[in-house]
Amino acid sequence: MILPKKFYARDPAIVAKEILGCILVKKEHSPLKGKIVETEAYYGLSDPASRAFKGKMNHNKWMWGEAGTLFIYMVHGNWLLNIITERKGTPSGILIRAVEPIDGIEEMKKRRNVEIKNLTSGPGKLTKSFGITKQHNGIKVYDPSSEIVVEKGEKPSKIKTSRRIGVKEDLPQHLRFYIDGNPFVSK
DNA sequence: AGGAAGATCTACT
DNA sequence: GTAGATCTTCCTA
Repeated sequence: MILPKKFYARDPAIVAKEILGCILVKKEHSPLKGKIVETEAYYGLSDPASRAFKGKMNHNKWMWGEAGTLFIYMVHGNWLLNIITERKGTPSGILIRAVEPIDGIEEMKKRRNVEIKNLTSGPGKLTKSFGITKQHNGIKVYDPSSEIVVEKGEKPSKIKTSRRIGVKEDLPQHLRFYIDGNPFVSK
């Protein structure tokens, strides 16, 4: 079952937590699947680490889109995968930081040529393994006809939180969520 | 033209 | 484990 649009139309911290354990699916010749094991929540104008913080610009305009829209951008030579949350006109979203490969592992290995454990254990790694680039910007992940969708998964046994990774200036609250003990969570 | 950005890889102490 | 080079766009000057 594909998560409905209204799943995303909530506070990003809630969405980031509840999407853990769900399945990221990219439809290809043989579909690529990965369980989401690590996410971060990003707010818009009030969040110094957010891409939307400095106002609407060409590269981040997708953050102002509808809930359930993909927002992809490049940093340090890596594509990072975000899903927009809340409603149109309110920039916020979640960053998918790591997934656990389930299907299409051979295809992923062809692209990355590394051990399974290094295939998707980081935001830039998983986009490479899945072959995701900015051409996928704006895809609706709740639409069954989309190339990329998110399916409902099992509720993870243990969820932990921490501060976000790599950001220069973080908010005081914990906005990173991950499945405790999963080997694909990044360090 | 220059620099910065939600990172990653490699090579070391 | 940490340190440094390098990764690719897009913004600012």
